[in-house]
Parts: sequence; structure tokens; C-alpha cells
Amino acid sequence: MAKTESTTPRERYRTQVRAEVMERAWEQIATAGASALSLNAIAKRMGMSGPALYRYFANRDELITELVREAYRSLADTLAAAAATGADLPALARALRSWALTDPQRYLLVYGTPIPGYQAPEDTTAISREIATALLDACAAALPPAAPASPLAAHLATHRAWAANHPAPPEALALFLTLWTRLHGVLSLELAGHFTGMRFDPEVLFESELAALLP
Amino acid sequence: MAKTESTTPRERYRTQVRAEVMERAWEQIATAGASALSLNAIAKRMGMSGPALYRYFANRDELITELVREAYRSLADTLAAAAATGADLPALARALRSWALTDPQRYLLVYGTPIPGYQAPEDTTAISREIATALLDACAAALPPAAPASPLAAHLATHRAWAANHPAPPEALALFLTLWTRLHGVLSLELAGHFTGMRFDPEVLFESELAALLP
DNA sequence: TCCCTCTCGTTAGAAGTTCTAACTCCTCAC
DNA sequence: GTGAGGAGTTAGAACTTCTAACGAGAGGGA
Repeated sequence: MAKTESTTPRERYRTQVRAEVMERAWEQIATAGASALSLNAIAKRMGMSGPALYRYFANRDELITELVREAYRSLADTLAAAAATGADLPALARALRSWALTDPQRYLLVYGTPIPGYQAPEDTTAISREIATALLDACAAALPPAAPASPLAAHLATHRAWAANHPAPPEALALFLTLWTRLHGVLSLELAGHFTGMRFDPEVLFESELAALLP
Repeated sequence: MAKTESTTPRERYRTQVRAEVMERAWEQIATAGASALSLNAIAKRMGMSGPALYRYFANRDELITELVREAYRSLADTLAAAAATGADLPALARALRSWALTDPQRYLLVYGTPIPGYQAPEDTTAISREIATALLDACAAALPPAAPASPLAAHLATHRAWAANHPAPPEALALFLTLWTRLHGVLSLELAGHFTGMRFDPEVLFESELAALLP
């Protein structure tokens, strides 16, 4: 509140316009995908001319970066909110699936085919670490007391720099990676439409994978 | 041979030019991704002017369709060749991974984020059925004699239209879907670069998934 | 062998895109 | 009130896909 009042009117207007641009961008992405995102079209829909948007975003890539950041933020918050209510690993996984199905293009923007020359900025990796932490916590909690030492866990015991500050045992790291890739496997193929025409329920497959993860 | 000689010189020239266009297109896709594919750039690199390519491809989408078809064909042939040498399920899976790593953009073109308004033609689904058949055969062969009836298998027993002409039991269908999504989960995240910076070996994860599939 | 036809490649141009440059105008801060 | 600077404008360059109209040359039939 106090911080909001300390901003100048111009700053407030600026953040408001930026927010509206991103809102329109999400609308456009949801219908036509990220590669069809057009600054010109957004500007026209907002009632101003194309180049005006370059006051707010240096270029198309910066807008996409901001969208990616927002998507990561949204997923991290979703998982954090679920974890705060005491959700266990399956509940977190279902929250992830629900988040993905809410806006498929948003999921594909961050976890789908990367934009050719696009490089993710550092702070998005920080948020993705938040996401990993939420899942890692749940993985460590879901782990059976006497978890079998798999070859993957053995490998991760000596390659755990990416989770250096997390106290989870190697078996939990292995569970996390397995969880992540399996859920992404089902979700990405489902969202990309590779199951359409096959006439089975992807949710059954998703639940099957979930059940297989936790014996 | 006889068929080749029965074609007219114009036809032969036409197919040759189409092949060269697609070759250049693959080069471009390999370096900059499918969304950066430019007909103009291809034409210039071939020493002719932009619109000339429209004699060979109705539009950009038709070129991409042809590339997708070629990629599917290549994967189907790769798996068929492996299966012909008596490769079992793990060997087929490794052939798939090797095919994907050979040209990441080629894999992402068919199994990655779909092009916005793009619709796959019917004959590509026929080739993808070939791919599924090769894997389904191996799944049926790899299945233990007394396979446990999972909820997924029960669901697929009544939703097997996509594999209607294949004699595999529901348990094999379940194994196939599980195999497909798990391998794709590892491969797509690896190819999209989501593991870079984590400094572990994706192959260990891939082998771990493979081992988990066949107890 | 001659000639007609058809296909190929060309240039011109329309309608888009991103993005820069220069200019006006209005608002905010002093 | 007035100066400074930010916002939005138009013009335009350099791209893109794709259509239209044209010239030239090669192929196939008589």
C-alpha cells in the first residue's frame, strides 16, 4: 500500500499499460500459440499504433520473457498454495495437471519447444527452482522409509548441484526427476493433441503414472 | 527402376528440386527451429528468387507438412529396421532416443509444440500408426506371461479403437502408452534444454525409466 | 524437323511483420 | 507558470508470405 502510493502517476500508468499488453498477449497466445504473437495486433486492439508498444517492451522477445516469467510465477504460486494446505505428492501432481489444462498454451510456453534463439533470463531459473523445491519437499515426504537405492539415485548422489541447497536424499531427487518427466510426458502429448483421435481418457493414464510412482 | 524411367524429364527435375528445397529446409530447421523457416531464404540459398518456390510448394504449410511426413517416415523406417534385426523393446527405445538426438529439431517438429493452425494430413497418421505398431509388437513380446491387470489396461480394454487391428492384449496397450509417454517425457525435456545446467546425465534417467518399465 | 504448349523462373506488388527515427503534444514536477 | 521528459504519432527500412502478370525455354506430338 505504502509502496503503491510512493510510485509516481507515470509509473503507475506504465505498469497498468504493461499489464494490459500482457493480458492481450495471453489472449492471443491462448488462441494462436506463442509464435503467432503480434505486437502490432496487440497495439491495434488496445487502440494505439504499433510502435507505441516499444515504450513498454524493448522488443518481442522481452514481452515473451515477461510472459514466461508470469507463467512460471503462476505455477510456483499454484504449487505453493497447494503445499500450504498440506497437499501430498499426488495432490501436487493433480494441481500441476489442472494448471496445465487451464491454459495449455501457457504450459507449452514454458515446457514446450523452446523459441529458437531465446535464452531464459536468470530470475526465471530462480522461480523454476521454487517449483522444484515444492515438488522436492513432497517427494522427500512421500518416500518410503527404506527407499531402494536405484542406479539413478546413485548417479544423482554425485550430480546434485542443481539441488545443492535442498536436504532431500538422492532417492528423493530420483523420484522428483522421474515424477517430472513422467507427468510432462503425459501432459505435453495430451496438450499437443497427440491423443486426439485415440479416444481414451488421458486422465486415466495420468492417474496410472501417479499410482506407479508411489508403491 | 522401370518406374523411374517411365517418369518424364520434367517430373524428375521437379522431384529433384523439391528434394533440394527440403534438404535446405532441414538445414534451416536444425539451426533455428521450425518457426524460423523462411521460404525466401531457402530460395536465395538455391540461387533463385523467392516466388519460384511456389511452383513446388503451395505454401509454407505444405512444405512443413512434407517435412513432418519425412520425419515420420524416417522414424518408422528406423524402428522397422531395428525390429527386423530382432531388437527387443529396450533396443527399440534406444533406437528412438538415438534418432531423436541425431536431429533434435526433427523430433520436436513431430512431437513438440504443434504449429498453431497446422493440421496433420491423414497419411501422416497412417505412418504414426506404423510406428505405434512396431512398438506395440515389441510391447506384446516383452509382456510377462502373467501380466497384472492395471486400471489403465482395464480402461484401454474398452477404448482400444486406435489399436483396433492390432492383436495386442490391453496390458500391452497400457505398456505401450506408458512407454511412449515416459520416453517422450525424458526426451522432450532433454531436447528442449530443460536439463542443461543441472549437470546430470539424461541417459541415466532414460535407462532408469527403461529398467522400470520391464520388471 | 517444326511448332505449339506448358512449365519454370522472373519482376512487381500487396499485405503483413518487427523495429528505428523524428516529431508533436501533454503531463508532471519544480 | 514553465521547462523537461515521457507518450503517442507517422514515416520508413528491412523483412516475411504469397499473388499476378510476364518472358523464355524445354518437351512432346505431328
